Amino acid sequence: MPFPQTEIPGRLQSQLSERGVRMTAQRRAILSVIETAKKHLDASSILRKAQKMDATVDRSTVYRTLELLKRHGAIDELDLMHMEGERHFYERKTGRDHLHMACLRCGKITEFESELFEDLKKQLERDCRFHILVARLEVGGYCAACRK
Amino acid sequence: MPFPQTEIPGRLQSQLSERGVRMTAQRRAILSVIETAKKHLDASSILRKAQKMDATVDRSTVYRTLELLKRHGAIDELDLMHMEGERHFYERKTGRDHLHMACLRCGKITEFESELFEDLKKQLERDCRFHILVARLEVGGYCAACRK
DNA sequence: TTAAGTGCAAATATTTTGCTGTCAC
DNA sequence: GTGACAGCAAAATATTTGCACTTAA
Repeated sequence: MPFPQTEIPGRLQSQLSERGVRMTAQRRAILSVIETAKKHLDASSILRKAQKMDATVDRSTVYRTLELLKRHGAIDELDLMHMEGERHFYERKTGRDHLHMACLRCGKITEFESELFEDLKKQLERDCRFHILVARLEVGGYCAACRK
Repeated sequence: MPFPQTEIPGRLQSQLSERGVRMTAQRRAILSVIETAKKHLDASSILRKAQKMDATVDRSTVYRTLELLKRHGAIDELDLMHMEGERHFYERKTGRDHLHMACLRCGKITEFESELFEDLKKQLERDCRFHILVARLEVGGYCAACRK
């Protein structure tokens, strides 16, 4: 394994700086929140956490920064089956795509990497001649603990 | 092949009636719009079309009916990669799941059925012991015509 | 220096809800 | 007859935008 699974702190920030993205105190706070997140966060949670590091961070800056990160392919946007409201959730894009399973009973989100998912994407690229930039697979149902 | 691919008009309505769902003029209009849709429709489009059949249909009735249909597993809700705004799109649930490819350049939505997709779902049921109720795979990128 | 980024406030978009009257069964 | 459903209006939620001020490079 050439790289550790754990994220090097500040990695996201330097990755963007190298891309010529201007760095501000507000962006640093937002990036740090996303990088150190233990679970999927929505815009409001990101705002709340970012404001603890820099009280001046505004909601619109969060949205504008999320947009920027999506454009640069640095984060993925999820819906998590719209289990509660219509908000979106965000996560740092890592090397390999994974799918999300959302338990409609207990609300638990489970991530899963699968070679079949990779094969399926390859099939689309090949058979449909579709150039994939983002792939989002979300599944809703009952997790192992909640099913009868 | 025991069933034709084309939908029998009113099928959705009788399917729900059999389930004991009360039928109203407004629901009939909404169901008919969904059943005869040529492309993916959002709540506002469904409202507009339904009102042409029954002018009394209200926006909230559309939302309440969509909720009902989702609960009964009669429709699927899609985001289509949020290409324009945050609205949701709806489609009649057919026998087999399919994935959606959204071209980020021309906006075209392509549907695709894949045995690999079915295999992947089976893998989740088996390896993760997750009971799947809905599976949504959406891909964003460039379609065959738009890629270089 | 200056183009890009920010906060603020207001606008927009989408969906949900409370209430009262109506209708399907 | 009665419980489920409807319209209406208002609220709730989520996101975007215009503008004048600020700041990174």
